[in-house]
Amino acid sequence: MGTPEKLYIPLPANFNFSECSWYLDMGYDDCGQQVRNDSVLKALRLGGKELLVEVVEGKEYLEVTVLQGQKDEGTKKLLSGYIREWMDMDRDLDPFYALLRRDRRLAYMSEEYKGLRLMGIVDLFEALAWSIIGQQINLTFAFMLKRRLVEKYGGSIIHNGETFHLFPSYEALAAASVEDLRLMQLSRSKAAYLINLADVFAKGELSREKLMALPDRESRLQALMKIKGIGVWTANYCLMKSLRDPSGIPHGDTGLLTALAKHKIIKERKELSKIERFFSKYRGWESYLVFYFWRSLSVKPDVAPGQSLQRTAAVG
DNA sequence: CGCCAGGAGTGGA
DNA sequence: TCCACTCATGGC
Repeated sequence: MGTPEKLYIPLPANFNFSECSWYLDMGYDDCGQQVRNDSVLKALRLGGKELLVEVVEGKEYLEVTVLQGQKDEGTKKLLSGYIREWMDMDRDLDPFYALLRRDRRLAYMSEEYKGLRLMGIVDLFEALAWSIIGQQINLTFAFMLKRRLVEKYGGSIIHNGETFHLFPSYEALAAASVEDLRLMQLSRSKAAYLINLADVFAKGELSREKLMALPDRESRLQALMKIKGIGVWTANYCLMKSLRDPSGIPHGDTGLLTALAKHKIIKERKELSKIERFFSKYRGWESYLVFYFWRSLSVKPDVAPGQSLQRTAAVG
């Protein structure tokens, strides 16, 4: 009926919505959210209820509109928390930028990527499942696999004739068989990893709360790596993206290694001690630095008036 | 055709 | 502890 009520989240210093949107739409076919010119649409699950929200950048606030789903005060409060966590809005980036400026090779990042926040994956099961899907394959293929999985096992919300998907619940995936997932071109081992992971969640053996209750990062990593299919890379990736451990480094990440080489921090991809020494200068900001390194690998199309459009990959 | 992608498990030395 | 091998398939 009337105009939908909005939720207003104050913009912190060093928050750049279009930089953040870069990560949400890197040019791949990501069914996790829909990025438009000035807004991002996402279907999500909050306290067991499904919502479709639209996020727009205002002058002083991030404006969040519930397009579908409950709009009561309780939901809105949860939603505000969700958005702030998703976009990491409660962090002061000044100390990070001060560290970046100390290194001639990285100082440019504090200007060029100013306001870029570490876009997270709020749901731990989704973060783990997605990172298993993405192991050792190119992102185009990874997003395609995710879409197939989401379209078959995930929920969906239809709005104005468009379908918005939700990542499958662990209950739904726990009920799948390896053969089912093989049909989607997941490898046999990944299919088994995913189903087992879903089962572990369904049995209540693993949850965000249980992990956070552990005393430190090392014990959380060990708990994650006991699960088949979760190695050093995946465990740290999820610490970084879902648990928001500021020191999670997805060791072995091919993009990270490429970026380290490009910035002449390493010459070869296996100089582990050199990498360790380098990151030791960024205690407490390791995961942000990784994220900014990933950012450095893609050249965002420059839409400034009068300038030609540049894309990351050559076309044709 | 060969090599690399946001790796991880397994088995042998 | 440290390789070499295997898995899946798209992109280049």
